[in-house]
Amino acid sequence: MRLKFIIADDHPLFRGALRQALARKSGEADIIEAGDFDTVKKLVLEATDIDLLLLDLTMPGASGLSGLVMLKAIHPALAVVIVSATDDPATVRRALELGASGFISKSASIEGIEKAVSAVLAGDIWAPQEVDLGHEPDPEISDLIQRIRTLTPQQARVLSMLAEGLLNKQIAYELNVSEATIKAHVSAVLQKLGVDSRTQAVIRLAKIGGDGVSMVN
Amino acid sequence: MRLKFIIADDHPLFRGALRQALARKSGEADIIEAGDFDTVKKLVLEATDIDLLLLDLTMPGASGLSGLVMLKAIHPALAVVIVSATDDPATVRRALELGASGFISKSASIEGIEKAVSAVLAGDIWAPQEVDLGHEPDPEISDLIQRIRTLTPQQARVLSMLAEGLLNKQIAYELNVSEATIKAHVSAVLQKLGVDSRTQAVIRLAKIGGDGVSMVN
DNA sequence: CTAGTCGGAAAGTGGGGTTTGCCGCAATCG
DNA sequence: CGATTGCGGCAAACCCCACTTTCCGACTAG
Repeated sequence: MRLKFIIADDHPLFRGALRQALARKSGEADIIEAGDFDTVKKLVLEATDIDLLLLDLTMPGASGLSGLVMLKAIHPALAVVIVSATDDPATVRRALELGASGFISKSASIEGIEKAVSAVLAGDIWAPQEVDLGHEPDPEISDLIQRIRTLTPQQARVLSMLAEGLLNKQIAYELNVSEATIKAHVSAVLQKLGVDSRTQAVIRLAKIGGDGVSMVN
Repeated sequence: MRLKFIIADDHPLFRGALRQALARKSGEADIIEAGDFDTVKKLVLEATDIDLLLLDLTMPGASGLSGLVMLKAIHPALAVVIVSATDDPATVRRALELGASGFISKSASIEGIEKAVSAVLAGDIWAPQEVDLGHEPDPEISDLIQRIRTLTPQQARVLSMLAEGLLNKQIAYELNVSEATIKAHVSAVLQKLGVDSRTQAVIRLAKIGGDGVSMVN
């Protein structure tokens, strides 16, 4: 079966470069490109048979690492390789904790990218040389991540829309369910995150963005 | 009259260094130190006769540049000099747009700090050499900043508490007014920011943090 | 004096959030 | 295999909170 990739980056030129690297490595493959985060989210929501997602950290429409969190919550098995201009150890480390399967610096060579991709496709985790597994990161954030991990896919979707400031009614429309259902989901999400209101949920979520990009929209 | 300074930085050693620099420059002066953002906020709320606030950008309790926004909204005339480890032009530029009176890199020399402080006390704006006035920053953020500028001090206080996820009831208690009053203030804030709900207000506010620090709590 | 601005407040409407109960479905377990 | 468990969806009732609107008094500027 043909492999199926998504390349998510707002820079068309760079998308092209990644596409070439993937094509050279994998021969024929379905490669879908996305230039903003909303598109990525839609693709992940609809297609479940994606082999690999290359995700830029700084994209319009939103989302530093918290975008990764949402995607992994919605689709836990999805293999995601983060592509980022910055590759400071702390960011790399957090990305891996958040469930990324790999991390590629934008300054990496074609060969480096190929290596990373094949490693991840083989089920391994790939990261640049020195991953600082030493100092533990912010426990508050780790806690939040763990909590988000306990969300069901549907709940994760609801959370992501919550973080865009949507009303329950609007979320219900987007997901084609009743508002009552959304209320129930929101209630469950708030409980799992350990907060009292949607506003507080949004605030806590915004903390993850923490690498130079605010999370929402 | 004695000058009155606030030094806000979470690193005690560095506070000491700043204190020495100030003392050397200004002779006798009241110098208050604060190690977290909540303390700073309280000080600014209570004392109106502060000549200068030295504000670190990365402090516990919160707040990248959006902390600056809140403080300036609450107390528009307050002179604030940002102290930051990073001094990339974009951050400096945005800080000045946000109403900072100066910007000091943490790697600055004592003399550099003294120069900055006296310039600001004289009513000037002080910034490191090359402030990139060229490329315009994110118009969305500029718009938001302008909107926040239109808030009255009380409304700004309400907004800052909103951003902490407080209930109207809690805000009312903190400010010693009735909940009904807070409701009216929130309503005014939402209108001025051009959003429909407190949640959306929080989301938009979180965008300002954008330099590596998430804004709230 | 008048107009504008701000803080405070009451009353009313609607949305948010909880709880409980129900159903269907799929995976898992005994 | 049937029973159990967990998720998704729906609903209704309930309470509380959020938000709007309107009004008032105080202060300030022109």
